[in-house]
Amino acid sequence: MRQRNARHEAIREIVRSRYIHTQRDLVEELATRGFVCTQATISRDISDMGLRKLTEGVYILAEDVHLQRIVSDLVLDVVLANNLVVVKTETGSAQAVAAALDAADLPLLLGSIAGDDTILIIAQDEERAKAFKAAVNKLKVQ
Amino acid sequence: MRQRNARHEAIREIVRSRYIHTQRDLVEELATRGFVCTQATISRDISDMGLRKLTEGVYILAEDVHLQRIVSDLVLDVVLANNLVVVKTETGSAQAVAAALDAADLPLLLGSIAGDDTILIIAQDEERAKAFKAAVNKLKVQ
DNA sequence: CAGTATAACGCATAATTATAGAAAATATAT
DNA sequence: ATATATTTTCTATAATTATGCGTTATACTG
Repeated sequence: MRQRNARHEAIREIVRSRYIHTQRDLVEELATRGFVCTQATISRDISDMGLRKLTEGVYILAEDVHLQRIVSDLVLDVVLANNLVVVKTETGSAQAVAAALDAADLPLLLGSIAGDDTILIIAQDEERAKAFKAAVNKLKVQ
Repeated sequence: MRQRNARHEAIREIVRSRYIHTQRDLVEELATRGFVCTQATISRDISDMGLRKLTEGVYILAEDVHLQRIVSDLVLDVVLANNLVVVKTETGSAQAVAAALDAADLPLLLGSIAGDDTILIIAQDEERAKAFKAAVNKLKVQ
């Protein structure tokens, strides 16, 4: 019964790393990590942790809802140029998106400059720029 | 069976005017308007019309999702001064919110000016300013 | 330590939503 | 009109999620 905290931690890690559509998915994923429990327990965990199921049918951490919505609603495209990432947004939205990205702990970026509909992000190297692009695209559910 | 189009129209009107949490709610609301059908039919209507159920548990028209999310995520407060409406937003988000409000057909505003975290909206008169404030607040689910 | 309170859990089942399949209504073709 | 095809609907049921209740584990008190 002292599983609970560790299980919650595992759930956080799971929903961030893959798309979980149903509570049964989560039961199975947890089982592979040694956390055996029923759907009823997961239902309560989800309630306790404040997990949300997006309109797109995927569970997400409460703290990620804001960033996910901003990105889904306002980001149009993400392109790379070596270690630079260029994010195109809806007109007038670049500042809002940049603020949300900065506030998130995507620990990959050195800094960013936001104009009207474009954000320029400087990453340490090309690899991290790619990782950042992938992270943003993962947020664009729908 | 020629009910379908009229029923869809009624559904649009209902979900815009009140908070519908379940399909059974909608069945009952439709019944009071003379549209008798089962939950199964509503499930298909919702699918056909592209209605979404927000993470907050309320159904919404597909075309309202964007505006609703923008307002829920970025608008902090709405205050009145006679026929003026001042909308406070997250830092850097005023342009994005103003664009979304302009694009929506809330036919109440004469014009708007957006700064960094503030939008000033000029309405024809105090009554319409109040109506506009109410409309924006209704979009702020939760 | 025993006794009691609280928290976590599973089982069974309720509540909500989706769908397969048949029937009825409507449209189209002959 | 009659026959055929398509659309809309309902019934029944599956799939998913939530919850009442009893049980067990853990914490707390004296």
